[in-house]
Amino acid sequence: MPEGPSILILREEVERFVGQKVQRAEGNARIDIAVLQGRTLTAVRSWGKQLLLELDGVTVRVHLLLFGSYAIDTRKDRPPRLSLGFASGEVNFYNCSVRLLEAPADTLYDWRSDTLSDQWDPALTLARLRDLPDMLICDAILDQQLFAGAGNIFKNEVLFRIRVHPLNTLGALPGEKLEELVAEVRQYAFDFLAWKKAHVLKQHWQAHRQHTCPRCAIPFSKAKLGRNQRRSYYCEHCQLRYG
DNA sequence: TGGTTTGTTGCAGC
DNA sequence: AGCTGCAACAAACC
Repeated sequence: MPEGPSILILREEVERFVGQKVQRAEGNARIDIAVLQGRTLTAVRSWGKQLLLELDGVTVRVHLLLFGSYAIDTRKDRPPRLSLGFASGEVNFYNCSVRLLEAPADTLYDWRSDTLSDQWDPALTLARLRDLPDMLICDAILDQQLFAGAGNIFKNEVLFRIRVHPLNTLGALPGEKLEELVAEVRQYAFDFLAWKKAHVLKQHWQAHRQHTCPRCAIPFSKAKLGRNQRRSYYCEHCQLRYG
């Protein structure tokens, strides 16, 4: 499920419960779930891959990680991590990380680095990238402090779009390539969102999980690269190395 | 069929 | 003390 645009879709679906009271709260999350009972859902926000449910001053953070899922007005055949029942329906979360924020969300999250936020700040992101010359570009795209909401699909698709090899360091890239990177992550976030809503995301993958380069038709390279050894799909011919 | 994976945390070991 | 690397989580998909 869980790159940023998928979480934005989830947020839009849960927003229909805003203004309603939690009539029933249960689940196996390791938080004090009883605290949520009777509170009104005042806002649903998101930062990157995190969903934030604001309930009368208490904020629940839901992160679907790699395997998490949810169901609205239906249930899955397993116990929910968190289930919230409202007058008009219910939302159920499974196999996810659930925590209560220790401080107001505005003090914990920098909305300027959320790739889907109205407050997205490309100039700030560019400045941050310039301060990290030794970081691999394949790691930079996955870094949530830089590009909140970007994930492995973003990484593969954006690097293919801007024709940059994943093993370049940020410092090796020409200035205009860094600018292109920032612009294309933002652009792909909205492409992803639109395609996901239309249920056509996968058919638009040009690199991720692909076997052949659509530009030059040679086989893609497939390797686990970078700090987290995440899978990369890339074209050794079309995606350039600098420096 | 079974290996892989849209991700992150926490902790052991150094 | 601060780092690194790996287990854990746990299920749909190809």
